Amino acid sequence: MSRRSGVRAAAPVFAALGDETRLALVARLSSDGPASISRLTSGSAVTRQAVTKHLHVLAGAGLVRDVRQGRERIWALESEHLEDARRFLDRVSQGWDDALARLRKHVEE
Amino acid sequence: MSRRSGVRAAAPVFAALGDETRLALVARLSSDGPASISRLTSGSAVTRQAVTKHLHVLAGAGLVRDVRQGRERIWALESEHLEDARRFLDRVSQGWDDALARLRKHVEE
DNA sequence: AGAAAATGCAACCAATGAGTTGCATTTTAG
DNA sequence: CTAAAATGCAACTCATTGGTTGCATTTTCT
Repeated sequence: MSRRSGVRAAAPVFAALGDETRLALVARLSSDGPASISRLTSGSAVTRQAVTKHLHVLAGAGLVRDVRQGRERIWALESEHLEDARRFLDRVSQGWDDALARLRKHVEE
Repeated sequence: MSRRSGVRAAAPVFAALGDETRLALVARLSSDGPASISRLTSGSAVTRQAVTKHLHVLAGAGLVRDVRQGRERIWALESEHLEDARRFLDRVSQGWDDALARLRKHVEE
């Protein structure tokens, strides 16, 4: 397994987070906890259907989960894949620091 | 300033990272250090022009920087905005943990 | 000077994405 | 039972995006 493993896997997660509306939904779910579609729609600038679509995109990336509850559907954050994204960013930051260190050492010689 | 500040700002960064090709470019720049366009193209499945476009997208999100050097243009990672993304993920993870704790406490009562 | 290397610029294309509106279906509250 | 609430489904529009090809420009090397 190459050191670049996981790069491909992280892309969909970032793509899902790369939209203001979705990012706002994630932020809201994380701070306020699970909520229904209509609840999430009130407070979002867009339509209920737009919110629904965004939630499905987030679900596709494994970032949220939904449970049917009576006539409403409750959506909640799923933190697993968020960790994947964090790990990627950590690796990149670390790799970059190392690269700078190598560069510095190379210049000093 | 609201606790949700920065949400809007982080979206473009995530969007820039939300593509396999770009993610691979970022990973490569972080592990191997600065490189020219043609160097980055060799190893990427796509065309030089595609790579160029992706680099400009990354630059638009403040993730890379470019310097002209003779007849080639050298691209390098810019770590500042990566930190913004990390902070967002940290905040969301933390918020979610808190939400779960509140939920647990609420159930126990 | 002249060829090869590394980029830049522009037009074009197919696919995807974000958002909407309209109508049907399922639950719940009186 | 019936109206209102919450959601599901589908079609449609418009803009963006990832990618390509073709040709012009700038630098380097011999």
